[in-house]
Amino acid sequence: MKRNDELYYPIGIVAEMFDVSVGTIRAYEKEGLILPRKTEGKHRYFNRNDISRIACIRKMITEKGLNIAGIKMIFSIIPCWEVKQCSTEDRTHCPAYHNADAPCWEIKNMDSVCGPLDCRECPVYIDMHNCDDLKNTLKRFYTLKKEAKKG
DNA sequence: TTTCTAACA
DNA sequence: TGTTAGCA
Repeated sequence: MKRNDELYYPIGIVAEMFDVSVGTIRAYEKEGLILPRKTEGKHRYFNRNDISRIACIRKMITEKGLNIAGIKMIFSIIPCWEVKQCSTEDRTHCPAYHNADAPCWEIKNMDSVCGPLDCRECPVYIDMHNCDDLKNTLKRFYTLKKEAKKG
C-alpha cells in the first residue's frame, strides 16, 4: 500500500516479517509501544518507522529478556519536556510531565501544548525507533537542555 | 481472505 | 501471547 509517497504494510505482512502473530502486533499497540495509522475501516497500516520500532521491540524482548511492561517503562521515562523545550508553565499543566506510568504519546490530552499535535510526527516518538542507538538517543534527550543553554 | 474488537484461556 | 466469536 502507498500513501503520501510512503510505503505501508498491513498487519498480516508485518507479523510475517517478525514471525509473530497479528495478535502480538496488536498487543504492542494496545500497550502504547507503537502508533500505527489506521484507515477509516479501522485497519492498521505500518510505515518504515513502525517496522523499525517493532524490530527494536522484538530485539529487546528476545535479546534483553524484557517484556512489554518493561519496554513501556523505558518509553515512559523519556523526558519529552526537554525534547520539546517546554516552559515551566507548560510543564506545570502537562500530565505527561507528572506521569511516569505511560509514554507521553499515551497520556497526551488536549490541555497540554502537545494537544493538537500528532505524536507520530514528534521526535519524542520517532527517535525511539533505532534500537542499536537507543542509549545515545536517551542520552541526547536528557542533555538537550544543556545544549540549548550553550547555543 | 484478511482484519477488526472484545473477551477469555 | 494465543484463541475464539461475530462482523465488515
